[in-house]
Amino acid sequence: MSERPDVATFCGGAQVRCDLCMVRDTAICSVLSASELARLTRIARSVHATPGHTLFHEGDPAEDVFTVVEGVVQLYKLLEDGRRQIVGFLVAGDFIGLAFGNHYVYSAEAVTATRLCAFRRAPFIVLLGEYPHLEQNLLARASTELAASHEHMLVLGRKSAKERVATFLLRFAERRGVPPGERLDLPMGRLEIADYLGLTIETVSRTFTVLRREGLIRLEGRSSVRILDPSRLAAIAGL
Amino acid sequence: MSERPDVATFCGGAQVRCDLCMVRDTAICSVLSASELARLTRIARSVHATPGHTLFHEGDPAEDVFTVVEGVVQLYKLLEDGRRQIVGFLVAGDFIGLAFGNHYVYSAEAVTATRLCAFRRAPFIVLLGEYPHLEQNLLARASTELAASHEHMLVLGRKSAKERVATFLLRFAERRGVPPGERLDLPMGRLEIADYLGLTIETVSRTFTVLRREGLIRLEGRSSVRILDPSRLAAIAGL
DNA sequence: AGGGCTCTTTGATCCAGGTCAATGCCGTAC
DNA sequence: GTACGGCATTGACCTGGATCAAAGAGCCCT
Repeated sequence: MSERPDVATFCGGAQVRCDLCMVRDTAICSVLSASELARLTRIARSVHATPGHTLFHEGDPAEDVFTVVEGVVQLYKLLEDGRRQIVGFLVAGDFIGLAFGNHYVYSAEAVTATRLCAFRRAPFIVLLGEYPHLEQNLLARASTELAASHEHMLVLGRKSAKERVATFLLRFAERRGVPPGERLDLPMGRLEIADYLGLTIETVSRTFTVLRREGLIRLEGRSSVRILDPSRLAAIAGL
Repeated sequence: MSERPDVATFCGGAQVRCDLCMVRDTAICSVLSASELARLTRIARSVHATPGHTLFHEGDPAEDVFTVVEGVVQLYKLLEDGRRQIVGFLVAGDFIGLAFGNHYVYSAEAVTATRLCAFRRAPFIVLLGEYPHLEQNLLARASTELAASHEHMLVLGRKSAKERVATFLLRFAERRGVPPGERLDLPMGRLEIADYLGLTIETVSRTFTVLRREGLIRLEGRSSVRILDPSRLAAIAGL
């Protein structure tokens, strides 16, 4: 199954430059002092990945945890026959490593060109024991993610295609901080949206068309949308 | 919407007797010393709930967090029109309160006669700050739950009815510690199973019948099953 | 032990979304 | 520009599970 992939490009070793980092104030590092950060830096390395490249596979020993610095990453699970469920899209500032123990419980793949901070998991856990505020931050993140997972279960278990797509657009816009009416970039393709929403690519496409015809959204190129009527869209989404 | 329900019976106040407690070694209390436990006890009270009684509603201010001491509790989310997604069944030793902040993000209802330990949330959080090992335990629980949520997303997004029911039976047996071939009690009704699996009651019932006809399970009364062929069932489940 | 109520099973039909199959269009490379 | 390749859209048809509608158990209560 898993021929070890072109597992991304590793960029330098220790030299992670945090002072200039875009996510210094949003990622887990935001709760660390300069000296604490220095220790974290010692177990960190910078990783680059190009679109489509796999960071790790479900089932592999979990050697690293990550912070997404730039770009979008998708986490997914596969069934034997290739059916795929994307369990989440991660953006800058997000942490990868809340759900797993010694083995990855999902695979991770770069959607766009991506920069990450990789931390060796074993020493990271040691650090966690020494910095309760870091642990606290992770717990808060886990809590938020858990709530998001529950919401997504409602989407997958009980919502119609139209409701799903509407929910996705609103939530993704929110997450990217794009206000209604502004151009929202969808870095993932229709197939990824489909595999996130438990639909097929055709149904996603048809549903976009329906929402467009109803004047709820405008499609701009194939990877941008503008939400024209957020409140009506929210009503459809069931939010 | 939410007329405050017959919110369970409150049994005594402070007098929580931990020394005899069935979950002293499995619940969050398992990581606390006797003196630490004494402090926890001071913000705890024992709560009883009979089948169908609501512990709290989604959206309500989250005043308490809980440990399930005995019985089964279901957590669920509703859409306006009544569609329901059950996001989890909790059993003895489980903690309720990982996913929410100041407001409950789901409703909780007793499936069977249930005993819980309720902790006032505000002082519980203070305690959390003082006991990093307690926080660590919560993080571990959150991690496990998050992984379980992801697995359930795969079920809801990508599995067929037969695969869903097979997965449910195996996972629930596992969780209750019932070995294959032993009688497995299903305390929830078909409707609850349906709302957990994103199906209808009829489809769940039909699927049970199919699995029975194929010799994979035996139904004993309406709320017990015996898994006759766990490996074939696992193959169907996609596990 | 019988009566009644609720939950479950089974049957018949329907439809949202999947599948299969072209066609169309955007974005890139030359 | 324009030609090409991959993604997205659209169309026609199919099907798994939903919906609607009876029967058939368990199980509690008297």
